[in-house]
Amino acid sequence: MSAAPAEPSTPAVRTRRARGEAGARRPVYDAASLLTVAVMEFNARGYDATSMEDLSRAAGITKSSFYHHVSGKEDLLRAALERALDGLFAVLGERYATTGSPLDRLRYIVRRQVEVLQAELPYVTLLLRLRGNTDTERWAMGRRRDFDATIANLVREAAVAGQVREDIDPTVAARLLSGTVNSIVEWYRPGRPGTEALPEDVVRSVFEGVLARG
Amino acid sequence: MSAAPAEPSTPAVRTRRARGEAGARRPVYDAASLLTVAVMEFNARGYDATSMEDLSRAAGITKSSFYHHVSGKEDLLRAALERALDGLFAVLGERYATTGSPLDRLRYIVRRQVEVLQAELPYVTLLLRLRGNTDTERWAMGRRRDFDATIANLVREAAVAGQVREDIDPTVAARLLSGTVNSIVEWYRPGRPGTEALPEDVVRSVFEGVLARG
DNA sequence: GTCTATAATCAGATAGAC
DNA sequence: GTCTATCTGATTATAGAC
Repeated sequence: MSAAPAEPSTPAVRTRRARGEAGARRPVYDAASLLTVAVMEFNARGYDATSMEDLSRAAGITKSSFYHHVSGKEDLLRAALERALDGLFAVLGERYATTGSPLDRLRYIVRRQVEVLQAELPYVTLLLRLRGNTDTERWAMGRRRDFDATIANLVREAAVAGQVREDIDPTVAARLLSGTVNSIVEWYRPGRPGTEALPEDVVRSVFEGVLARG
Repeated sequence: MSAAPAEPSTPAVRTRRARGEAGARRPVYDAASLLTVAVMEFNARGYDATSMEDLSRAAGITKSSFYHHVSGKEDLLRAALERALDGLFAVLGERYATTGSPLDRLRYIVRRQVEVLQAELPYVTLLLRLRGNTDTERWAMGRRRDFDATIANLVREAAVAGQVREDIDPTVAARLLSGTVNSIVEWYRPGRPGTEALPEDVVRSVFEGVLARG
C-alpha cells in the first residue's frame, strides 16, 4: 500500500488539530480544559457578552463540536463558580480560621482569602462580577453573601471585644475590608512586579493603613 | 355631541400613560430622564444583558417610541460614562487637589472621590463595571486609567517624600487604594445606616487601617 | 468527535400610519 | 410622540452526515 493521503471515508481521518501535529498548539478536548478556556473568555468579554461561538473558536473547534463536550453556557458558569466558592469556603474551615481571637482569625482569613484569590484568579474573578440574571448566578451570589456575612460577624466580634477600632460601623468596616480584598482581581496577574508578598501587604494595609506613615 | 369614547382617528387620543391620569406614575419622556432610567437598568442587569426592549418597558413606552428620543444603546452608555468621568476629573482640578503636600492632596482627593461616587452613584457604578467590548467602553476605560494613574503618581510622590509607608510597592498601594474606594459602589446606597460619615471613614481606613486597634 | 446545515428565538434598529 | 409591523443579523441549541 502506498502512503496515500487519508481518504474522507476513513474513520481514522482526523483534523490536523486532532492529530496534535508537531508545531500545532495542542487542542483542548476534555471538559476541564474547555472550562479553563471558557472562564478566560467570560472574564475577557463578560459572561453575557460571550457567545458559544466565541467559546468554541477559542477552543479551536466548531460550535457543534463544543456542544458535544459541554451541556450549555450556564453549566460552564456553574462549574466555574463552584470552584471559586469551594476555594473560598475551604478557608473558613481551616484551623486558624476557627480558633483564636476574632482579631487573629481575621488576620488569618484575610491572608488566606488573598491567596485563594491568587490561586483561583479566573474563577473568583467570574464570581465577583455576577449580576444575577440567571438562577445559577443568584445561587452563587447567595453563597458569596454567606461568605461575606461570616467575615462581617467576625469584624463585629472583634469590635465588641475592643480588638479593632470602634469609630467606624463594623458593617461598613467589613464591607470596606471585603471590597479591598476583592478588588485585587481587577489588576493582579501572576508574576506582576511588586506583588511578591501581596497577601501580607494586604494584611498590613488593612490593619495599619495602606497609606500609613512610614 | 355626546361624550363618546375617543375615536382612533382623533389626534388628541393618547394612551393612559401619556395623559398622566391620576394615580398613574408620571412617565418620563425627555432624554435626561430616559438616561436615568437606562442607567438604572444597565446597573441592574449589566449593560450587555440589557435590551432596548428592557429600557423602553422600564420607561413605560414601546421600543419604537424609545428610539424617537435616543439614538441608540451605545449613545446612552456614552452619555452616562461622560457624566461619571466629568465628576471624577473635576476633583483632580479642585484647589486642595493641586496644592499642598502629596499626602494632603491624597487625603483630599480620596474624600472627594468618595463624595462624587455617592453623588453620581449609578453613573460611576456603570463606569467601574465596563468590560471594553465597544469603542465607547474602551474610551471610558482609558480615561479611567488616566485618573487612576494620576492618583498612583501622587502615592509614589508621597512615598518618595517619606510621607507614606515604603514597605509596600507604591503601585500596589495605589491599586489597593483605588480598589477600596471603588468597591463602595457595590454596596453603598443613600441613607444606609452607618454610612453618614462614609468619606471620612474611608480616609481614616486608608491612612490608619480599617481594622486598626481602637 | 467533528463537521455543515438549520431551527427557533431574540437583539438593535427602522418605516410609516396615526 | 406613540404605535404596529418589519428588517437584519446574532444567539443558543439541535439534527444528522461522516
